[in-house]
Amino acid sequence: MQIYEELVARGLIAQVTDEKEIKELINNGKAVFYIGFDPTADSLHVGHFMALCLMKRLQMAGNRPIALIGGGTGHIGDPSGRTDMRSMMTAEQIQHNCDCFKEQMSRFIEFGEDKAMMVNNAEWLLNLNYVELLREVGACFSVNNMLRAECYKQRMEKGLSFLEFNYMIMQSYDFYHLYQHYGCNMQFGGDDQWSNMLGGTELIRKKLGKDAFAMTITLLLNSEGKKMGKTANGAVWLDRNKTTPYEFFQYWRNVSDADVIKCMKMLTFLSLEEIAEYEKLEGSELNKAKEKLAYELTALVHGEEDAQASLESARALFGAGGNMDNMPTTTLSDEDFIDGKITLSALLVKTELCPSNSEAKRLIKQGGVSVNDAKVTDFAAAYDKDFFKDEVIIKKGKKDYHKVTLG
RNA sequence: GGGGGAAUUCCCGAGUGGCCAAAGGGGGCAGACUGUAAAUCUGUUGUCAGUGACUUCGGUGGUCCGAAUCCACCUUCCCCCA
Repeated sequence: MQIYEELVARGLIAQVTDEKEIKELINNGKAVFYIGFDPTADSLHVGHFMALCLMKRLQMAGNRPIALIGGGTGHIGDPSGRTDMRSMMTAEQIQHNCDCFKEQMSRFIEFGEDKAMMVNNAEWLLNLNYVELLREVGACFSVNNMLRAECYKQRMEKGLSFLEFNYMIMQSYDFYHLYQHYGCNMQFGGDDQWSNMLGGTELIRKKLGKDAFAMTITLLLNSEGKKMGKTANGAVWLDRNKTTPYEFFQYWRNVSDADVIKCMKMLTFLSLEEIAEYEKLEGSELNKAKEKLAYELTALVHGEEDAQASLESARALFGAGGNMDNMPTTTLSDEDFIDGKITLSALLVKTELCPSNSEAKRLIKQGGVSVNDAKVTDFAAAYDKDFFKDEVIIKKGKKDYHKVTLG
């Protein structure tokens, strides 16, 4: 099976401009392709991860990837898939985020001579001259067409600033620039980028009379049609300081039945044959697939060691035996004790299991807290120092465990 | 530039002088059931020394015994006309 067929089988391809040409190019390792990453935060998330995996897959098939960091486009803000305007970032923020991206990416993709390239569109976008650009590029765009583009349509109701309206032009210019300077003949991106990407192929055709291609990656949606990689607290980050390896592992361990196989296909490097085996599982057996998925992804992002540790912690908490060392831990000091005691609600706040005393109280009343495996419903419960001589395990709900020790 | 409208708690959205910490929905959290899944049902969802007090309804000032609600100014956004 060749790379293009594999991508199709994994369900990664959403739309292509010219299937025959693209298949030909990437199956023969003749593509120089780019994927853009706008520095909207100081860490990459799961959506980026998918794109990075795709880069890697194509690189293994002999194609040359270019990772484009949007140091320039970040100044504008992509309106695609948004109903409101992005808040503007300062130049310092953008620079900081770019640096973070750069570091994270180099852990996944090998950059260097004859390998992958990394470029930043700030290099060419920030110094553009407005009037020159209008004459050179602006003339190639039809406002009528742009307004018909899906990414702007959604915004016609809520309002779209001229700044954001120009995003498509900037992204198109990127492609045009990369085509001329690096022979980049293909662009990949999330499916929400489709119209922006077409803008680029169109521009290249109009300015240079050449064909360039675009292909979008299926957005990773769960069975309810929502974007995956998001939690109530925000995105699932690749940065271990923002999402710990254990949390990362748990996110994937908890995907719903309907989504496991899809995630395996789209996100892991497990062979399709192996995945087919997991696909046969049913009912509670699917937990094996979930465990595998979580392990594989954690290993890819954080390394085998963290993956193993997360796996063991999970087994320790939810099953029997195993290793408890990886549990989040809080160490108490003398100040935490008032009159030699600490209340359970204070403890819950201290461990950050609850944001406030009130919430801690509610939680306790509702029977959501266990201390050393015994449910506690008295919110006035207090413990003295001796109690913590051995490690104390606090459990919030079904899945949140926290270890407390003395300093 | 002219005219009209809007800003409410995590989100949407009701509330137009006291009965408002503020309806309803979504989401979140917890309980039951389970397989660390989904669905379903129940409870809960501003803070705190908790039968009470305090802070909150875009911002600042004002009227009033009392303001999310009335007035003035400001900020932001939307719509119509140019």
